[in-house]
Amino acid sequence: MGKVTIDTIGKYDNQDVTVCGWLTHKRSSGRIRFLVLRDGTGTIQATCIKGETDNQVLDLYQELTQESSLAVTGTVHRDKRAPGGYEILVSSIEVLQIAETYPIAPKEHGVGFLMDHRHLWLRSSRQHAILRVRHAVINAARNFFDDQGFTLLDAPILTPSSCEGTTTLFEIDYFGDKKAFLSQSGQLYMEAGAMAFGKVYCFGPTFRAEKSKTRRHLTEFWMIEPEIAFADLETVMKLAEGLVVAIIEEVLQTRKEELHQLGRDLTRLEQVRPPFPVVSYDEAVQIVQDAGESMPWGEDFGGAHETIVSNHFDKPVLIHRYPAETKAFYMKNDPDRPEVALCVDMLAPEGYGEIIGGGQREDDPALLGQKIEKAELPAEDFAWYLDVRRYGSVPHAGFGLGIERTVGWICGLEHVRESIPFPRLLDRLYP
RNA sequence: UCCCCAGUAGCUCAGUUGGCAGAGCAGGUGGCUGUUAACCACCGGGGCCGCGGUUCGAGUCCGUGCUGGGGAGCCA
Repeated sequence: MGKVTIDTIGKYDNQDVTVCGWLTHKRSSGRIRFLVLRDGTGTIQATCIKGETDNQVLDLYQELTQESSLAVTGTVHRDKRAPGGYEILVSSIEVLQIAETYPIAPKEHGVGFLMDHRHLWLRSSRQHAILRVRHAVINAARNFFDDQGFTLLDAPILTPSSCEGTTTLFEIDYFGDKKAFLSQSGQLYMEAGAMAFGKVYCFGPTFRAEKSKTRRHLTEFWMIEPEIAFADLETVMKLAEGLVVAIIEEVLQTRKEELHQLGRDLTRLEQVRPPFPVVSYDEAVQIVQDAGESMPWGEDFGGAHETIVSNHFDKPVLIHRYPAETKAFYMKNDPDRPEVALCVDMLAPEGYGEIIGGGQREDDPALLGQKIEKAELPAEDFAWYLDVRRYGSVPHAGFGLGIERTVGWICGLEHVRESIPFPRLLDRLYP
């Protein structure tokens, strides 16, 4: 039998196999020695016994350091005493490299130290579990759209101007005479795409140069943004609910072990079934005020306010029709109540904040032109965006889901920085 | 940008009213007949983030700068 991965080890009971991996730690007692091996699919203990195992192997045990890379060959043996139920009785070890003293010891470390060693921290079981959940979240989201006839239409990352005109952007030099900006949303491009393909989505990184120092912010994060032609606010509210339900189902189905390892309370996630509560901005303000907070109508919710509203429900909550003043220029106003926009945010439970923001877009070219002017955006940069309304404009709507906040919520993380392999934060660009 | 907290060994921290710097983990050595972040014993290792003060004497007090963490605003 040749090379096998640890996740499949149960299929090879009493057979000889080779496992390639890294030494997470070792321990010994009298005549027995254990090597705990990790290969990315799991961990297993490799056992050496004095008098039974080759002396060369026993000598080698002494030299092996944490994270040394090895190919261990031996017989798979079912044993109740072994974590995971199986161990390998070692017959030979091929050392690829004896690792230098590994900085991350099997003990508690501070966040700053771990972030400086993010490239190594990824090897720990906790980070492994989180990033496996992240994969499942992304996979579920893509499948959700693919299965419903959406076309993947990725948006550019280098853009000529602000997409929304609100947040601070990263500016870069573009061949000397021009400036480019890192995209803060693919949405405007998806609107053009929806007029070409009907239903589209993009999935990519977005960038915000805001100097935010909170557990909910990254300067680089990933969004999945669907956009649909001939659609209204109600349509995308249903779509947003369906997406989140599909993500939770997929994670509960394929990543239970990881969630368990993270100590996540699964009952909180199992509650996430449709229908989600839907409240208007007006009702949400009432909830905040009933909780004793002073919040005038017309303002956006602060972090504390969001938590009050989300704690009011045990599922994600959809809040629609915010005051138009607080929202981006491209939002369509409610024809019945022009002071509010046809928009929706979804707040995750347990205080994890806004994971989705979207709504129906302004489809009238004249009104959109006025809004661009009012927002003091450079008209020439938005000429193409107006074109989308000049040639067969239709009602359309969409939203964006923030991957890291979603992963943070599902995993029950303290901070979104653990929900992305290499987080970019204010004052943190390394590694 | 503002507010709060911290900066002592490779790592996590302790350090009394200012009085020759300490523990655990990691590393090294030895022991232990199956361990579960094994355990036990011993060993090496820092002069306390930088600068400037107060003092006979400063990790300990004061000022300032830098770095990190948390939060606000803004947002996904």
